Amino acid sequence: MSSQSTDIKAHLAELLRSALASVAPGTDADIHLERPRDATHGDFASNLAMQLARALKENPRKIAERLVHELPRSAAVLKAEVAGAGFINFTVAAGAKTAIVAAVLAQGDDYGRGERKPGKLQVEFVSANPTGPLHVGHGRGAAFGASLASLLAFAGHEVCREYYVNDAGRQMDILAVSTWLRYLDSYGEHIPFPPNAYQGDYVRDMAQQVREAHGDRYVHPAAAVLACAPAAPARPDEGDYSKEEKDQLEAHLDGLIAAAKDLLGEEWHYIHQHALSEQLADCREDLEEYGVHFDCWFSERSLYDTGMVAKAVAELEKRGHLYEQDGAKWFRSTHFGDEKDRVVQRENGLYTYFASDIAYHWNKFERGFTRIVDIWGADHHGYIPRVKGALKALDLEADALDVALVQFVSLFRGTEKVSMSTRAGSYVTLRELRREVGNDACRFFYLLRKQDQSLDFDLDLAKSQSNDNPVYYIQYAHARVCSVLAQWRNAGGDERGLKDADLGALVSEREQALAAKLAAFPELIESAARDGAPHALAFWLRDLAADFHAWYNAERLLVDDAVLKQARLALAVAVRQVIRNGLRILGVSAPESM
RNA sequence: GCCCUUGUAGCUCAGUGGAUAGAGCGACCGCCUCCUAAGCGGUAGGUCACAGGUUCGAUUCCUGUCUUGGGCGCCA
Repeated sequence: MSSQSTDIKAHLAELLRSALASVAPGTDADIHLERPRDATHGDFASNLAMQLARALKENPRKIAERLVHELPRSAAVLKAEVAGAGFINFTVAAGAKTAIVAAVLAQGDDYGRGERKPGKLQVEFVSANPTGPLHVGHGRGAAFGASLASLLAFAGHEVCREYYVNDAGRQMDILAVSTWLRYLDSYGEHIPFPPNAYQGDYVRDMAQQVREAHGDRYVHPAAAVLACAPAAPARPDEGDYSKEEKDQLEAHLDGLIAAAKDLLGEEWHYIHQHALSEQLADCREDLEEYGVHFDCWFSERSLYDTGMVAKAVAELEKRGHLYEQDGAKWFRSTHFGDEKDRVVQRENGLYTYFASDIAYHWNKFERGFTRIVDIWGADHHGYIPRVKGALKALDLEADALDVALVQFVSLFRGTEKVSMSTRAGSYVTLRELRREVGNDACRFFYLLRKQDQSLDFDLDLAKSQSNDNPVYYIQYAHARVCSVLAQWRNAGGDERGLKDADLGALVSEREQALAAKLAAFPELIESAARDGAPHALAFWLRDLAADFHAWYNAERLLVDDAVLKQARLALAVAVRQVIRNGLRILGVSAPESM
């Protein structure tokens, strides 16, 4: 295909550049061409004359007229006229517009794919603590992250999808001790279950598994366990605790963990590991079912095991960015724009989560990633300056790190807000949600809201209106094309012949508009990838489906006129292809029938 | 208090330094003897929170006020 016939936009820019050289030699300007919303403004519009008005000290309309006068002739341009305050509106020849259909058919699954871009990019997302089932908040991060990664890959980047497994911290200890307490309870060694331990039934399931596999091997008397831990507050289960009581609860839980480690010795690791691998496996299976795949599951613990955390702290110290106060080691992050300094090593000698995160990000650079996208919950936004600060302190390219914040999902059942607490186990899991509304509707629903805006997810609505979810509107367009093609094939039609269709037969306004829409797909991919905005693709696909449905209702595809039929089917197949390419990025299926 | 975020149609939300600001839902009126009506066409509905500023041009950028939500631990 000739680039002149399919890349109309670049062609027009060339024409304008040439005219500019005649009208104002030596003047430099960015040539912008946009697709006007209003069809009466032509197919493309340029504001070049307005941009030049200031430099040339002349009326924009006058400049526009001279530019139009100097435009080289082109078969692709039907009309170039001055409008409004000084726009130059181009109307493109029909043939130049519909040529895109052949290009779509030729490129198939690759239509819209961007040119290979240099560098290695990592997208890290979900990274939920493996302490229980994923919930609807994680579902949003997963839908956004997976779509963003696919979008970036389709736009031409080399992308690695990574899940950071927080297998080293206190939360994991709490999960392990929760499991152990349930296990002890099943042997009659009853210890009041702390309200700040993990409450979910899956903890009992794991306890049962341990029991089945190893019997009473890990049993210790309840009295011995409690003897090691500071007492819990007097009222174990009654609503709002005061600050002091909360502190008391945490101290009690830490005491139980210490007791477990002490009494179990090496066997503590078995409980810990069992809980970890169970939850991680569950999480992985959940995400795979959801269509969310990771290339790398990176262990936080490995950063400790390889000495990377100690090395990172030592390096910061060597560079003079640490100081000691109150027995702890502090990173002077205020030197790098943070609002206060941060502890990297506590008074008790343990590293903070921040310390391992510094090591983790250092490691990302060591692995050769030239751009790193972290997708975090919005509550971590205050965390960005300190991580970037640490990177700067280590002389790493802090600007190579982009953090995309995913805002909270508030769950509603009707007008009633569903309270969510991970530890209390009172939350709706991603699995339940997927089962209720389906994977496709679920993933698409999440993408209908920009990720940095909070989202109200009404379960009743999602369920009752699942058939009204816009995803079906798009899938329906796809299925409709498939259905027509099936009938045509039954009548002896052959899809392979469509690439030779005479596209000149596509003369109606709707057909021209559809072709123009298809031509804009690569630009949309490019801009959505640049902006990190998969939702833009979701909205665009809905628009494309709308254009298709309108056309489908206005014109019959399987007409008697063989030439026209071929051309229309070719256009329909091109639409189907673009819908397919778009939905694949969003992780949504493109069904042949509905 | 400081930092971030939000305000656009009755509701839920897109969008843009440019021309007459859009969609879905809801409301109302129409369209299947015809390729899938999970669809289409039409009507009604707006001071783009408010006030200044920058600009040829501001709903978009800047400042202030009001407003929505979040964050400010030797938690992770």
